Amino acid sequence: MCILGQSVLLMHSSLLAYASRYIDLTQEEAEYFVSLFRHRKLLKRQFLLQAGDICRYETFVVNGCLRAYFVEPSGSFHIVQFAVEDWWTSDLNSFWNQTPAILNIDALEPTDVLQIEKENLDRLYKEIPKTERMFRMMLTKAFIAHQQRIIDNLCKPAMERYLAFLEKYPNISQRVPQAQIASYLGMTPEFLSQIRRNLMR
Amino acid sequence: MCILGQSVLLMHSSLLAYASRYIDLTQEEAEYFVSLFRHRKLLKRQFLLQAGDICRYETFVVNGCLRAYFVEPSGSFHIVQFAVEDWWTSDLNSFWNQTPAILNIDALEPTDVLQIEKENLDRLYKEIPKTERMFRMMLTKAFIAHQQRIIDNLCKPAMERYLAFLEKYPNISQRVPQAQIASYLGMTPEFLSQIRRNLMR
DNA sequence: CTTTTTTCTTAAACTATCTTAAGGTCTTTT
DNA sequence: AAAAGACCTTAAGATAGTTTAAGAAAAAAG
Repeated sequence: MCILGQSVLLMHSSLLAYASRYIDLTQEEAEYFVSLFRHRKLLKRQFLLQAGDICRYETFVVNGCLRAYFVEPSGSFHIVQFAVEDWWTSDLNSFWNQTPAILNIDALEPTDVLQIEKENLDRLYKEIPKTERMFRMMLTKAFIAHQQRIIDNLCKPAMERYLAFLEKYPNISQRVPQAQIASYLGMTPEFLSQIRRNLMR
Repeated sequence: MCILGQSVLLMHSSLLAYASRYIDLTQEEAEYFVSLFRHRKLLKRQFLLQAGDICRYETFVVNGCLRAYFVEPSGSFHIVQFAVEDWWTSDLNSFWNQTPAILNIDALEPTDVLQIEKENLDRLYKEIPKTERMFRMMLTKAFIAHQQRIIDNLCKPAMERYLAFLEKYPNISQRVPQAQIASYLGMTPEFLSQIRRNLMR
């Protein structure tokens, strides 16, 4: 039925497996839930969102790896988030207010995602109120993680931030080039390289 | 009826005014809503939460000013959030999982707050589902603000972070000692002082 | 298998920020 | 009014992190 990559059915089941961590859905609810998402396949380096555009979707990553990053006027850029399997990503501000995005999101690997539009998300909240609970819970977790990151950036020196990253995202640190990790951690790739050398002794 | 400070009735009305930005409540719902909160008065320097304790409440600030901060083993500390009128604060991770808090929260000025326990908040979501929408929206906004702060910390030098802070929180910057602001911005008070001198020219 | 491109490392000079230590101002307490 | 405590400023020396530039290694493309 489907030779290259996963079938859409399999994608839906990973989204439902994810949802089941937070809420219980009946067969019927589950079908409605996934029906509101559309599947999209991204090649390496393909954009999911470009700064200036309006972010129309909340995106669930089925497999692969995305990065969300911010480009400064000077041209230098900073990675705000990596998103691998079972993560959500978007420019939440842009999605929420339907205003131009400040983040770019593109694929570091070939990636499958499921996307839901704002109108459909609002519809979903209305039809199946407990889904709103799920999103509130997800957001709570994301908020806590962001807060921890702020604390780490404030008080940990570069080496400790790197070690914390390795521990927290072992899955990501092996798939993503070091320069990207350096950008996420707020340091230059050269300095990260030095840190790694020092760690080897 | 109440000579010193505001009456509890007035406090409730500022909470309801806040809620009305997000959702419409009937008279009856509004009464139930505020009935789940308890009022608390804090003296300057009094603790609302100490690291190690479990954060039992989500806290709404009616007036005054709180700070949430993280203390490192070395003894140095970092301010994670200021909370003035109409802000919410807590150690969300501790509140959510009912695990020991890592944040301290205390008052920089005499402060009035309204607090809701986790069980009551869950009850509230159940009784008046649209309140869950309100908290989801609040959380979304807070998440966006945190993300912006991460971006700023990653890419802006100290002076620009200070200027951005002044612009974003004019209300806070005039009430709070500079050393506290320096801590929030992730720099030493001495360095902030230098920045301010340079700005005067 | 060779070439090209991307990624990683090294090192020296440079810059932003921190540390320490001292003195000054303002506010609160006695 | 004097003393004490909190807060702010200044400046010199120390450190963490950046910049630049070059070469090595690895991965992708032909």
